[in-house]
Amino acid sequence: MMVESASETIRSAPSGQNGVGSLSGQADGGGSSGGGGAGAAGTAGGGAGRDGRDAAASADSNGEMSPAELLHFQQQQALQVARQFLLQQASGLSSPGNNESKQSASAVQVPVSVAMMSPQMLTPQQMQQILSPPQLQALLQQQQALMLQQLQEYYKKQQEQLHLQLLTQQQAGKQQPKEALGNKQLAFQQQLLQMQQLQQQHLLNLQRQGLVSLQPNQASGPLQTLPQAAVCPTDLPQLWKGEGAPGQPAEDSVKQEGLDLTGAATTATSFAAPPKVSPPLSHHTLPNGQPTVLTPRRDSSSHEETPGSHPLYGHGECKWPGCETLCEDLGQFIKHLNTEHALDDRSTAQCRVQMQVVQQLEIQLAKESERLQAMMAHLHMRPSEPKPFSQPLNPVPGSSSFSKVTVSAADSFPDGLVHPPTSAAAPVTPLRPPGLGSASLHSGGPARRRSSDKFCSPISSELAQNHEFYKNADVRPPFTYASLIRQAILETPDRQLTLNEIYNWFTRMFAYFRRNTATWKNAVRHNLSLHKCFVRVENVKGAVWTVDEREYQKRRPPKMTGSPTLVKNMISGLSYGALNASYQAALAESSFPLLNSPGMLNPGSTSSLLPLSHDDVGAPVEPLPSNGSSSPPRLSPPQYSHQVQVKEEPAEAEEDRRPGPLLGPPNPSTTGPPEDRDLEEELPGEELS
DNA sequence: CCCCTTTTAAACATAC
DNA sequence: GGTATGTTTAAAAGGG
Repeated sequence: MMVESASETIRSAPSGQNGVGSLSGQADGGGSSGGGGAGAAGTAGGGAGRDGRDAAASADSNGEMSPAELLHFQQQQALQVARQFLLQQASGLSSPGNNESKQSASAVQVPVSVAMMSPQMLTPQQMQQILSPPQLQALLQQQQALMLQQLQEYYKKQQEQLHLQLLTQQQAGKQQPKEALGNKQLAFQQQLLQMQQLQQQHLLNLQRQGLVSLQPNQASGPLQTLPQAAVCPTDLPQLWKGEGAPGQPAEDSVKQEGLDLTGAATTATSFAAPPKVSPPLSHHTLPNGQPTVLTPRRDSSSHEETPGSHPLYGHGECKWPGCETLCEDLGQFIKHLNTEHALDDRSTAQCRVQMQVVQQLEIQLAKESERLQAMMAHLHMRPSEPKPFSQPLNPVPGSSSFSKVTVSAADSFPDGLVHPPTSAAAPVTPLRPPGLGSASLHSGGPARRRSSDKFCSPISSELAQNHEFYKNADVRPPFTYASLIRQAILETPDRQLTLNEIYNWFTRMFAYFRRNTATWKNAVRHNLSLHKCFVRVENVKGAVWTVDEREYQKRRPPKMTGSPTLVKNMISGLSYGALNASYQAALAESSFPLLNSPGMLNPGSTSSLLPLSHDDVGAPVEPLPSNGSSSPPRLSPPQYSHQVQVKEEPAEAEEDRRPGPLLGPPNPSTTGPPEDRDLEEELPGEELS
């Protein structure tokens, strides 16, 4: 123990070792930290439940709520979010003033438009773990649509009010000079107009968020621009807070009739027509622009009790979109289902949304498949190759599949009926979009799943492929912190980042990391300190982190030689690995280096696309550090990762440099173009075929 | 069952 | 004193 810490301190020169003694002492006292005491202390303490433990805790609290309260709470959540949106929207259009004052640490300024993009916040964490990225995305879309609907309701009411006022004014105006009347009318109309604009804006935003666009990010997009796309992590958590905190809701909801869907729901029983989509409000088609005409009604079949399980019930909680209510057993769940997801406006709407989601997914799938096909064709890929991840569902892309999609969508609801749980659950299964390799998620556990690393599956590839997805979807990326950090660092020209910059990268690249900041930031720091592969370099103005590629590779597990599953992964991975190449190439253009596995495999290809300094490029490729020093190639080997150009790095660098033995593959990362790299990475698989 | 890796939480140190 | 940044421990969970 002592020894180890000693060796560790080598790296952390300045700070010196802290009170080891005190820590151990604390350990003694701690005993079972798990539940009680621990929670109180930390910075993270209060907020919404996230993982297992917290969830369990909240479960308790939930258990004490009456059904009515639960219902209320749930509604509250929706309202809160919707309200927040409106707020943001308003502030975005008028004055960037208000917002939360609680701006957290990282001072990231972000365009309002971007800041507004995260309705996904509602997405239940659980679902993330259960569903695959595409499915999750679908869900997210669903949430968005839901919110959209709520907003519509709200807007509608607002408009009605305005009209009302207008009327009153008109009547009152009879006694007033015409001019005045005219003015007022004008004002109202303007207000109205504004209202509509607001709404349209919002819709646009929603669409922009990915409901519609998932294009591969048109090549051009210099890194510099990326940061701008960053999403402000600051106000988002706020949303969550508001949502998660059952503290203040009650009174709010009372005021919120505007958004209160349940209010309308009471009358739902009688309505058989599709939920009026508030005609006055620019009739916007749903995200995908599909003119859906679906009649809700009679989805009472919603709960067909299955003996032991229910498609909407899992992991002890209700999986109804947007609802995470915990239910101890199926019985309770059924009850819950009946009370909270009964036939009403909201449920109906949600069902329709779900349908949209499915449709959208299918369309998306078709598109992606098509693209894949084209890409493969372009790359002259032999069809014989490990079949391009044959989709269980729609194997072939092309227009035909597209039409098929529509058909299938129609099929699902021939009569316009909605079969909520079942229909939703059934079709989902096999869906898996091209980009998402098997590496994605099939986990199940709370937060334990790290694929990429394991299978060598290039994080950059998957990241590249699902870049947009992760950026917008509140989904936990299937990569370890270490690999993510590394990726972040390698993506920069200098291959060095400050802690804060790493944070920013995380928030920029993953919607998921726009919340729970305390948690993951801690994890990031922890990882930086823990792994030898991350080297801290003291810079003139602070410190930056770099990657010691050799270390990183070193620590990679022996890997897959036997496991059939792994092999399988490889194969499937391979198929799109090549594709990734092109994809990455495209991304690379947008200064998206995505370096991954450094030269290890291919000392040959050296064509850095990075503006690396010569010393970097020049460095010989020495795959393995081996015992190091086989031949101190040249000066400047050490860091090949850091210091690569830790410009203006004071003498201190020497210290770091010390890893004398570490001289290795100089800048492996800079060698070959992404394409090569990827292919290489997938190499093993290729051999298989 | 043991070992290893990750993730999370938390305590503590330091610098600003 | 508060925050940001680093280091360490420790426990839990998943996988081999």
